[in-house]
Amino acid sequence: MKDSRREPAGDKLAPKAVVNRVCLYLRQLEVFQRQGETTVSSSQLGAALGINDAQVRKDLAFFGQFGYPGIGYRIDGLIGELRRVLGIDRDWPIALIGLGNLGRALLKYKHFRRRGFQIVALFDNDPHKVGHTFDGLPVHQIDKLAEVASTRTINLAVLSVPADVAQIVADQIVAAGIPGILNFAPTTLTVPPSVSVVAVDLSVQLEHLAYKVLNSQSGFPAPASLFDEANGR
Amino acid sequence: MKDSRREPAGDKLAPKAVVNRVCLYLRQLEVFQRQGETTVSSSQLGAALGINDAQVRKDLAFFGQFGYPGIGYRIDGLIGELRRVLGIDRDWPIALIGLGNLGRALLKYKHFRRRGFQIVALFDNDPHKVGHTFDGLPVHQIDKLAEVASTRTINLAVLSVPADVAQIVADQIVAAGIPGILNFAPTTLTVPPSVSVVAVDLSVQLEHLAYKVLNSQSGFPAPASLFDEANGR
DNA sequence: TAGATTGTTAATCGATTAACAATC
DNA sequence: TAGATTGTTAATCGATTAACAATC
Repeated sequence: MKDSRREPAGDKLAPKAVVNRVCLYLRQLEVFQRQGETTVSSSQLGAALGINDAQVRKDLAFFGQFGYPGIGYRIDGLIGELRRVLGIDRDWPIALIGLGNLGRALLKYKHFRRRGFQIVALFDNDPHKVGHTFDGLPVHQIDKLAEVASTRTINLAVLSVPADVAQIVADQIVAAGIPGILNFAPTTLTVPPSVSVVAVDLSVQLEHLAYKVLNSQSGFPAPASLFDEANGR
Repeated sequence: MKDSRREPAGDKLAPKAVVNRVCLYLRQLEVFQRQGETTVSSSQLGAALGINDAQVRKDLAFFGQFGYPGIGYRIDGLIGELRRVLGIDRDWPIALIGLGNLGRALLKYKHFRRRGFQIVALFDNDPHKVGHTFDGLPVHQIDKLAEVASTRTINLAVLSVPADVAQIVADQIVAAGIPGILNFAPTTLTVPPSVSVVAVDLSVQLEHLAYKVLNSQSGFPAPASLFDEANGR
């Protein structure tokens, strides 16, 4: 038996913001664990991430009673609980679709493997790539998705194809019965409600950063003329 | 003179969620533009992105009056306005720090260039890389950041180094006077308030996707035994 | 015990959606 | 004009923070 601490009554889906913060808590808890700590308080955990302590407690309480009044949270135990609630206490076999520069970098990205995410099949439509192997894995034509997915379990698809074919490939992913897509293509995908999508648009992130830099109260650009010159003003 | 439409009175910083959606509006407007459309309504724009039409109007109204009652928004004009408010109506010279698999993929990522983001200097501490060139750019030792940044304008840093050195390198970025960091290292950076940071943790995105798949109402996993077997239950 | 810290309620704050007069 | 659509106000909804009794 695991633990006598109570689980939450309802099974309501956690808000997006809560899930994202819980992923950060897990990341930070593993840092504390490596440092040899055994317990941590909500205020310590929050301070390391720039998050209010009440927010930390509320986020964690969404998934269960993991803390001990007067003591805090036992790090080993909390890591196990968060892995479980996030669903990364198991292996996630992944299809990587699109072996351009970004796709090949994701194939070698070590942090995925450490989290239980394992790329087990590669797909691309470039005839120079189909049939070859990357990191020991053969590259299949994308229209073989359903076929390959029927011979072995594939739970997630990482999509790093050009934007103009992303929807077509997404349709093939859906047809292959894969229930989750991590979309790096800079386009909005239309999928049935049974399929989950998380979108990562790297240009949007950089645009957001540019906005923040330009509108920070620090008065950027420092020499106000720098940008104006570039625009011929 | 640009346009007679009014600008907003206050200069309050737009909320994070608004900026992210505005980046998506811009992306979608460019799709409509390529399709030869000249005007678009808030409901058309929202429908393409899965966003409520009132939300679209409110987001855009945050930055000014760009629409025409009864007509909608003129696509060319709105694209220009949004580029201006986001600050991507100019060039953003970027330093790329960390030339591992992800860094090299980002160097070749074409969407950055199309948005005015231009990688102009490379940094890495691997002695096998320093002095060599990638895409025609020489690789500098990271401690040369301030020196290089003093010889040419660098407004943003893309940080793709291992997590255990990310804070040290961030300190060097700050010391070099670069006011914005796009952080791909899976760690929280501590920087002065004058420096803006946008964090992209690819593992967190995959974790979020796993959570959504596991908790979608569609009753995943389809054969409930698949994951249980893997856990020996 | 006294001090620390949780889980949770109440208060605050902010974001989303609905509704509609103004306007093309 | 009649129909369409904006910008904006008011209403709703949700998320964050403060406060504190319960508890170790």
